[in-house]
Amino acid sequence: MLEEREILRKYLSRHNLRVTPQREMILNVFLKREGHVSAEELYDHVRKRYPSIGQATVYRNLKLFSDAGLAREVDFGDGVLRYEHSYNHPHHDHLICRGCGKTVEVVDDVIEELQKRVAEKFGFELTDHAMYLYGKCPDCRRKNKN
Amino acid sequence: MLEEREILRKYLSRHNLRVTPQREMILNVFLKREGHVSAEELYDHVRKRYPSIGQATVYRNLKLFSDAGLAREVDFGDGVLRYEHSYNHPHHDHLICRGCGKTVEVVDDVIEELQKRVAEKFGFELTDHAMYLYGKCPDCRRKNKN
DNA sequence: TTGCTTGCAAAGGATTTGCAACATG
DNA sequence: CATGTTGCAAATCCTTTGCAAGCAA
Repeated sequence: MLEEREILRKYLSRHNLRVTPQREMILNVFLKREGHVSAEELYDHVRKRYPSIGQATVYRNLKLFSDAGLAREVDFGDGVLRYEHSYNHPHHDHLICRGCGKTVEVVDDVIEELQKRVAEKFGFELTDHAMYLYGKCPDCRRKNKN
Repeated sequence: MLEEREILRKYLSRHNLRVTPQREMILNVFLKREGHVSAEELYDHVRKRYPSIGQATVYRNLKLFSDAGLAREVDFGDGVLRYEHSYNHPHHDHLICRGCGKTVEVVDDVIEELQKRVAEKFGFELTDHAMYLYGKCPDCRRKNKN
């Protein structure tokens, strides 16, 4: 977390941007959360300790964190953009339960490689991808049987 | 197209829903379009031949077509939901150019199989997935070189 | 001081919904 | 003639933006 704060500071100074208490507060709260947070959720948490903050500031800074490589946008397709930690948290995809919404992070190197190949087959240079696997988690499968 | 209309009729009667001229008109226009159409785009086209139609009707019926298995929702992540033909148009994923937006439909059976495996590894029963590969198409790669 | 940031409220864009009139089965 | 459907406008939801005041460098 010290490290992340340092990364933010460097990113800011490199881009002629300013270090503000709001930015540092939002980053701290973001880093304490696990998993996937929406701007709205984060706003609620930040507000508890910093009631005067505006939600636009949270939206703006989450975008900034993404640019700085500290956060990554995640889109489960439900109309809300979420953010996950990106620093020290390498690329992965998501397995999402259609029943309860639980998510699991997954990686499969073979799939990654094949994706690159598929793109190349059409002359595309792959830059990134979105892969979301939807299904029923063990708990929800069990419940459905009764 | 005759077949699709038949499918719609059967779906409607099976669900105690009504056949209306709007529904048939929207379906016809949808089927004439290729690729991926947003509700808004389809609305514009339907309106040309049927000026009194409301856009809510187009939104509502595209959802209905999805339920009936005639359309499939496609989400390129740009905030607009698009629809593609689903009947006689088997599952595939998309390769999208970050430069010009061009899309290519792709399928890779090995990837499909591995996705199922990954899900099973976590006890999930895979129901469906979203996979979008983003990159630079041949044309855009060429342009960037100059 | 310069000009990036903030908070507020308003605007935005896509989609949904309430409702009264209407049309289908 | 009961109930699904439509068109309209308003409402919703999430996110972005304009702006004046505030603050970092």
